[in-house]
Amino acid sequence: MIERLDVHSAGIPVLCQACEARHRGVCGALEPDQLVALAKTSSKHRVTSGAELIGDMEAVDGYSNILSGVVKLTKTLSDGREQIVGLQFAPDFLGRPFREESALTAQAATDVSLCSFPRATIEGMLKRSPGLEHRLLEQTLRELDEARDWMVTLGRKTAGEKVASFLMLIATYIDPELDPRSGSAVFDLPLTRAEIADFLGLTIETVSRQLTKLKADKVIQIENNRRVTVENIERLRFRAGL
Amino acid sequence: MIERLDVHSAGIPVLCQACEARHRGVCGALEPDQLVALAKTSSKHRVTSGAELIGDMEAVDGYSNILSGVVKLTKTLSDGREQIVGLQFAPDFLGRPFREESALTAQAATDVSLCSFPRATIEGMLKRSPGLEHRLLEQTLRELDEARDWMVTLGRKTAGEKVASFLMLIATYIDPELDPRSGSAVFDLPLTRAEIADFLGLTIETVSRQLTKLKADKVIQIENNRRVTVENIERLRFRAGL
DNA sequence: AGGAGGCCTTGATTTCAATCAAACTGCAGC
DNA sequence: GCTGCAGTTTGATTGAAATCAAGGCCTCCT
Repeated sequence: MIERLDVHSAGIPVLCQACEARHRGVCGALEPDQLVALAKTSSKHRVTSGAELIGDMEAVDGYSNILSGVVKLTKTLSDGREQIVGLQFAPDFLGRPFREESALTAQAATDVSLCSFPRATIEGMLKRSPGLEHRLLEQTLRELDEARDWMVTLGRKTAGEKVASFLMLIATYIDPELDPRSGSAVFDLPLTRAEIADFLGLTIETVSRQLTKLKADKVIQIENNRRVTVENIERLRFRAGL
Repeated sequence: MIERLDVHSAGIPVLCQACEARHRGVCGALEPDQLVALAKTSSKHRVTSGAELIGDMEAVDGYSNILSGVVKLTKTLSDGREQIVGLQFAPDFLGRPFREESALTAQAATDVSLCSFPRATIEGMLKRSPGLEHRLLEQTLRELDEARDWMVTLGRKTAGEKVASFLMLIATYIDPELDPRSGSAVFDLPLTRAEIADFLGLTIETVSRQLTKLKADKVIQIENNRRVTVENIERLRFRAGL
């Protein structure tokens, strides 16, 4: 594809030109001059799987856009029990505005690339640019909807339904066009069994057994522990408790 | 109490003068002239416990502020399993902006009084008044934090910890000043055992047994099935899994 | 006050997932 | 190619909460 200098890219920082966050992410709400100001203080970087992005160590300061990869948000009870309370994908915005200490930890579940901004820059722009706040509200409402769906899964579904629901979630994230009532899907699991267990409120062993059962029932195939093939997504949807 | 006409109430609709939503709720973001415009199309009403506010029946159209009482947000699986995914109290804003069908049902858990607005009025004001959208973002972020805390409870706590956590939630709602590390509390449960069960992902019987155990262990007292007395909140907090 | 019905509690039994315990697989490094 | 380890699977057993089943207690209504 050839880069064109037309009205859409005029005055837009090079850093942002090919950035997905400018289209579907929060940066799409900014005017070119704001984008220039933001780009001055922002920096792209990559972190490897397992890195802690928000939490006690504060590896990444301020806020970020996720450019690629998967970030897991976890909460830990004092005795070590852990629950994943959210998964974020590109081009989600990462960080909790208007609050000092985040009560959760954000960790890279896969290798992740980020575009990070200082706290003050974003907070200043939020005050001046209502469009930015609107995008943030849209993302937050979406996350709330997702969290509530997850509460149903955690509170009321069986282990088998939970695992099937998780696979549905990943499948529809990988291919948002996917019709959950027909068709097929192939994807790599972005989480280990232990992480899936922490996401679903189960143990590793139970996750493994339920995956084995889905395999035995020919609902899915698994290669190399990671690559999942769903022949008929409707059957998987059924196993997820509709 | 005597109504005074001072600088704070000048030009403010009578309907809104004593309204809590004007202080802590979303209406606090509006200028007097906007309040007047909003008051023209808004209406106060009371609904009794059990009434459906949002859902298939759409008893209340558009958006509302909760003036008093408790509203429960529930999701139902196709086979009837139910999960409460949120509780809302005064002066919360009720309704999901920017989306046609709400994937959930809102029901009055107690008798509730509301101030309702037509959909178009609020959506118009959201476009024109960034302050309003900011308040809504603040509420949504708070709800998201609460939902994530709840996910930990649903996914990783035992039945006993869940019930204790629920009591802590109600106690700290009733008295926001309450220090969760000391002191005592008395309150009426706003939910039946069946509703508590749907909130915690448990059965009625398990909720009852855990309450009985907390009583037997002298952590709480219960009168008339509804009134709960917590002598030492720290002991309850401990039972909630910290 | 009496009765009816909806909530709530308590007890007995079953079941699903957790726990305990090995063994297996695939991959990274030597 | 071997080695070692982290991650995964599989099997046996236990245990916490669900289910099944009565029975008791408020509250409201007449």
